[in-house]
Amino acid sequence: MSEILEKVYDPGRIEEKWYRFWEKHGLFTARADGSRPPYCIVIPPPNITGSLHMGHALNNTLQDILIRWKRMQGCDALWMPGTDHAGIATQNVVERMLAQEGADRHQVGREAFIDRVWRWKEESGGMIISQLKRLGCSCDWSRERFTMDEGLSRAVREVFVRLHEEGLIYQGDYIINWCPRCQTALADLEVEHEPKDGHLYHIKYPLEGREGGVVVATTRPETLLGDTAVAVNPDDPRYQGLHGATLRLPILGRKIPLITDPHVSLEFGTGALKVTPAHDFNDFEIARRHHLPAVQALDERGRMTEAAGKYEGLDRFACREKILKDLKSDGLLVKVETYSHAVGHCYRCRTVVEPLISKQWFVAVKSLAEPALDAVRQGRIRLIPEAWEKSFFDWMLNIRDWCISRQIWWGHRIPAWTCEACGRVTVAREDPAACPRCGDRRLVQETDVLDTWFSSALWPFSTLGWPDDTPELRLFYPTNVLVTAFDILFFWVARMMMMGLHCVGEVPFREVYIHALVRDAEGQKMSKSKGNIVDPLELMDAYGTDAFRFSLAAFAAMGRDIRLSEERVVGYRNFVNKVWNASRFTLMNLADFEPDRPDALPLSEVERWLMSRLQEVSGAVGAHLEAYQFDQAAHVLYQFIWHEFCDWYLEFSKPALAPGVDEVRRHHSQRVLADLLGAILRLLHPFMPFITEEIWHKLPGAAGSIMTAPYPVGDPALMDPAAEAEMGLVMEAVTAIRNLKAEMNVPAAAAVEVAVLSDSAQALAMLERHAGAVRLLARVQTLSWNPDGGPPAASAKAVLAAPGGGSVELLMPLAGLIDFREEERRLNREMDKLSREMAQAQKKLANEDFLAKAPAEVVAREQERLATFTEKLGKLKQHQKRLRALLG
RNA sequence: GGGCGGAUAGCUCAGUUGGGAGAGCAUCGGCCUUACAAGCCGGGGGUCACAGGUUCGAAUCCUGUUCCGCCUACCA
Repeated sequence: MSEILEKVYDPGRIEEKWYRFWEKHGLFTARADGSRPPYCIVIPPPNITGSLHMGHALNNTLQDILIRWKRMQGCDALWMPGTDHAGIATQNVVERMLAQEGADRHQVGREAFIDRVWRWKEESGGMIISQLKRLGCSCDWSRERFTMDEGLSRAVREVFVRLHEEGLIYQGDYIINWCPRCQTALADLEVEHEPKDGHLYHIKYPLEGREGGVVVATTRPETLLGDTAVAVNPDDPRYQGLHGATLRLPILGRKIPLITDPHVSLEFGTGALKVTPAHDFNDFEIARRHHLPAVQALDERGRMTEAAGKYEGLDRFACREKILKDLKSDGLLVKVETYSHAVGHCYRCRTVVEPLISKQWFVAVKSLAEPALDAVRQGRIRLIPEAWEKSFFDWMLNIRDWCISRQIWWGHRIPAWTCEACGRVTVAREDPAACPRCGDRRLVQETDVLDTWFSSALWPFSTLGWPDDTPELRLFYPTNVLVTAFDILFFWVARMMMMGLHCVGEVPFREVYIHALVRDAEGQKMSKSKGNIVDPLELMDAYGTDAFRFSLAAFAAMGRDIRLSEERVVGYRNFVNKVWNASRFTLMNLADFEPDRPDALPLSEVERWLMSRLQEVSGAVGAHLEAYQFDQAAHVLYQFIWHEFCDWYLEFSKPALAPGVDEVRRHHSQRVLADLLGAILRLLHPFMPFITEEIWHKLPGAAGSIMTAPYPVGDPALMDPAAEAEMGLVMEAVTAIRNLKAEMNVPAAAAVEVAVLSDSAQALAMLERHAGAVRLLARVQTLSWNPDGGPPAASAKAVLAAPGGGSVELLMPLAGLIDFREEERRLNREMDKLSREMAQAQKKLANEDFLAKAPAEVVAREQERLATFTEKLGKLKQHQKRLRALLG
């Protein structure tokens, strides 16, 4: 026998070959000519600093499944790829490189630094792209974009200027989150709050001109150096006589007022709140209400300023210790409690962020949020699963202005120029040569750059060519679906909605499929610091990309975290190997197949059964993909291919495929087998692109790439309930006989006789038609049909329900094979089980309310069940009686 | 503080309108049956977290409790 395929599938060789083939033949490239229905997904652009992690692998596998599926359905499928310049993260990477050389960016200078970043990007920034290719992603690389490339930068500038003209972008001094390490402002979202065990310090502020004082409670004693008031609730009885009093700030002795503000809680701490407008968000608001001055006690590096007096130059945490010591010696530290509270950290570098007052650029998002809210409310954008809508609404309704300026160099520089002569700020699409107000040519451009998410927010239309009116934009916008994890729902998805609606006037995507987060096998979020990262590339190396992708799809149940278990990947690797071997079997049997030779035979019963199942499975896979139920789609395919096609169909087909017996029948079976395998490969292709392409090219009659072959859809005309019923009975009979043998400890290979008894002529006819298959698969030597005089009493018996009513009894004579007592024990077990189920059904049917109120079909089904149980049990009882008589 | 999600077989998890508890792995027993030992055949295993309620009927809907996870928030 000629070895067409290796015995075990070896993915390594094949994957690279086919990816090159696809790229070479331009199979990923969208036509964008309107000749086919468009289907478009924009990739969530990975950071250029990143390398492929599990989140990427899942996210992109799901997108590729959708894109390959739609492409096979005949759509002009565009998967728009690209990367994100990741301002802070990328700058950090290059700064670290400089630090190793003993330099910093200020020594190098802005221009040279940016050159350096570009150089780094060219050398190392493409890693994730090659990793996506390794994963099999069928992105249209001919259209790959980068947030800092020329076209996208133009889109960024256009949007900035437009929003500024509309008064939706403004500049001003406000309190913002500041990262003292990255040296830049952060948006609220970029601050991650972590619970931290700290202390609540009770500090006494002495009253000016009278005895006593007011005790405040704070977690950050060092900020008292910037206090400009103490506030109490106006209704707090403890402080009624003190409103308007003057207090002396500890250590510095500065005089500050005691004010009242309803914001202050009566319950918390002492009811007295120290007000530090320059270093606390609430205090900033209070100060605005009361026109209090702000004293900046901390600088941009987190060190104390000269306003801190003798503490000037100290680091904020060192200062805290020093101040506590000084307060103690002054007798002003009244009490220290342990206290757990949330502390904000920079999402890029984990440094504790510092609220600071600073001049920054902001987007007024309220008016942008409203249309996005409406789009979701009206269903023009659908969030899937829907449960996310609530979070989305909550966030959008409480949205605060978005701080978009960053004090870094790598990014889109804000297109604003200040005139050195008259101070006028000009915001323009083109770099201005002179001040439009006074004509002076001494213009200084804003040094800040924009938040990376500002350019990401434009991604669905900037990548399609906006602000130009391109064919791509016309054809593919709005895109069909955005596939993402929930952790960037606010960061990115919401902002794309706002920008898309505002700039293009239409939603950026019609659906948002929000998938789970990948965690490790213990359910922990993967992170470098925990050391629990599972590298997707290692899994691909070990088990093959197809197995890995199929695993991810199978894991992707909606609305739940995924725990990555390597054992399951092994399981799906085995499935891939099963597909390989079923193909190997098929191809071995097709070695002499002539695809063009006519085949006059109609489909056999077995073939009609599997064809029927194939239609149902095809329909189900399509419906599941349509609903983003990737796990269900994978599961349906797995069950069908392994447990119906391989376990049963291939076994059934063996006799007809035997060479030299009936060549006409053999040729017919070959043709059907080739068709079936072709359909299975096509169904699997979006999940397992590599192995399916490899086998497709060896399959007689298959032409071109499987990528362009039509995806099977269920054809109702090929559904065949009669064939399904018939084969159902046959398979049940085979299983029942195998079961009798196994339970009776009869060797599987033993030549046994089986007598079939039935009151159903139809059932008998069905089994007789497939007698050969039953004998082969159940390993029975002879079958007898309703034998005269009945079968011997000394038998093991199984009872099946016949499809049209009645029953089928299978009797296997035990004489000389086993101990009858074993059969008695087995019978008891079986009868116990049946009795339990029967009692359940009887109880239901005895309930008059059930008969009266349950739908007729439910009642009928229950009656049918009861009848079946009763019949089976009766037959088994009778058998038991005869057996007992025999045993004495 | 507010919100969301989860608790189903030893493990990891499905279970879409309420109507016969499932899969994979693990486990036990038997098989080199000429595609596959990464395999084949067969078996065992669950008070669906707990307590109430609605219903003829609840893993599924409602209320409450416990435990776990996440998001979000201006009580310092």
